[in-house]
Amino acid sequence: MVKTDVLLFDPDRICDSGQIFRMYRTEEDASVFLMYSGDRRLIVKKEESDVFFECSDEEYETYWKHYLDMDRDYEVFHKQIDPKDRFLVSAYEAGRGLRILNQDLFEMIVSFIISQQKQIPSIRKCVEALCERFGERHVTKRTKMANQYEQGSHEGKERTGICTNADEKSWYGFPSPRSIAAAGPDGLKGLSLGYRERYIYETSCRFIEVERELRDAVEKRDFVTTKKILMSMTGIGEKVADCILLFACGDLDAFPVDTHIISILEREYPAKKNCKAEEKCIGPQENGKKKNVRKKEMLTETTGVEKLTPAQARERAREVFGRYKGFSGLVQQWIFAYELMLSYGKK
DNA sequence: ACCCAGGTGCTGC
DNA sequence: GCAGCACATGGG
Repeated sequence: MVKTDVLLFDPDRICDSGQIFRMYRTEEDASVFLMYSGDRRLIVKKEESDVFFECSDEEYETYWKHYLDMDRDYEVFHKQIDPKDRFLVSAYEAGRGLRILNQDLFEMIVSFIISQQKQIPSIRKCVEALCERFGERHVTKRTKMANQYEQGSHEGKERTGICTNADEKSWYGFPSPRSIAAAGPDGLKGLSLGYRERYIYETSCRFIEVERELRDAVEKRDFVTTKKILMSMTGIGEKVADCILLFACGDLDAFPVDTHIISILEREYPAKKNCKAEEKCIGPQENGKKKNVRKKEMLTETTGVEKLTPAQARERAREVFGRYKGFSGLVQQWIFAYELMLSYGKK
């Protein structure tokens, strides 16, 4: 049993942040969480301003401490936030206690391949189904905390954030690349993965081949090479690669740009007319690009709403958040999670 | 019926 | 380089 402060680690913020798809609130007690990584499982309990992790000191030191990113000082980051940026300040305040987890590499690769064109509850279901089919079954001996929260009937499982194939006594681990590869190209049918089936199968096979090379690059913190290898895998483009870099490789400067980030940029950080960046864009460009800029401006003038392509959004993100060097990925998570919270609140 | 979801691959300029 | 389209599946 290990204890920490909720200001430093808030399970609620992390559970709803969209970086982890296998973290669940228990049905009996909203302050007890189950989080899974690879074949491991951790029980987390929130009590007022304290948070408890149920594991041995040794397991904490050798695995969960780094996984939970507990050796990083998060206080230094918030002091650097531009106080004039009201959206970011609000996002940080709402996300206090959010941490960037150091998750399992292969689990992140597969999970974020699944994530494309899916909503988070649907991603969770797919990941669960995958674990249930290919993952190793684990049963633990009863622990004090497990006993306390164990009498989980399996009703109401459709509620988001509740696990359907695990309880406090047993769970499925995340599949190994070999188990997926061994099942063949058709082994993933019936899991609602759609066109991602092929991506996951091919990438599992390829992961086995390049694992050594990939882990070496991560180990050396050579994120350019890491990203190159990741993007050579089927189904991994720039956005998914950035998620893997951020959530599994320790690259705190990776800044995934997805639909939510794009709409935040369009709404909260619109380009001012005649600002320097825009002039730079129009001035020395060639004809082809000039056309694009004009097109965008037309849209802005007629609809009043600026639309950004992913490439333009990445550019804008650099302009706005490039100043947060060393932790721009954390900034991304603050605004991403805040945006999720806002849009959920509306529904 | 239509639109969108933590996008990517492929084609054609 | 960048636009346009197809790709499954589920939910508003």
